[in-house]
Amino acid sequence: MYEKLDPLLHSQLRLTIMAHLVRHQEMSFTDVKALTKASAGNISVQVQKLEKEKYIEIHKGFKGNYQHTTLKLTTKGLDAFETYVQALRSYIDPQEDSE
Amino acid sequence: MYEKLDPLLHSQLRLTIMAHLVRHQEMSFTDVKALTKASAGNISVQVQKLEKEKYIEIHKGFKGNYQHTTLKLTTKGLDAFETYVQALRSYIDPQEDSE
DNA sequence: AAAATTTGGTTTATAAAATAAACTAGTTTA
DNA sequence: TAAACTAGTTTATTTTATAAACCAAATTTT
Repeated sequence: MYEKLDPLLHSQLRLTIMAHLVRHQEMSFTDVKALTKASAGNISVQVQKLEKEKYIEIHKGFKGNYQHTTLKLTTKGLDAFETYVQALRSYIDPQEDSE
Repeated sequence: MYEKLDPLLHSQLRLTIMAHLVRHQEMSFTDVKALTKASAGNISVQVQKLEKEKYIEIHKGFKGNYQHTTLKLTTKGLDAFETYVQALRSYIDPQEDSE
């Protein structure tokens, strides 16, 4: 009961990024900005945290002449997300309180 | 999509307290300590935050000779919890991505 | 073609939050 | 009666989130 919540995922902005990646495989830095309305600085910091733990990969490339950064979910990231979701259910799903 | 998460509930310790109150109506400060293993100081601060927003009521009384503090969920707290759960589902429930 | 603006970010500073250490107040036990 | 324990609160510290300031290159304006 009340399983521990991965602190890396238990954050509004990082969770939004991860949830979106789980559904869409991939998204750009610019997509995150448009989706979340967060500041670029904040996004930069948060995706670096996700990358440091290898929850995502950050690919820096170009789209036309402009730089274009793409985020991709890793297997580890997907696993962590699923574990997090299961943990969350221990808080929010109605239970029969067996114990 | 990706509804805002109430910051007062999006915290491991406060969420544990609230989830437990939703299921059990009432719990003591001591119960929270036993359940969460958090420090008394941390618990004290967090329940005061919940009380300030009227998500819970804090009743100070005695159990025998010892002081005994009891926490009770308010209607506002229950509403907030349910709203939070709905918001969370926008992140974690599989979607058909209509849009 | 130089200056201003825009795109696409990072780094650094600040604000807010979580957490624990130190403290208060009373009780029980030795 | 002094040490240890119950039950917390207040204050200080650490961590985290966020934004402001900055950097670099591309584009537009004059």
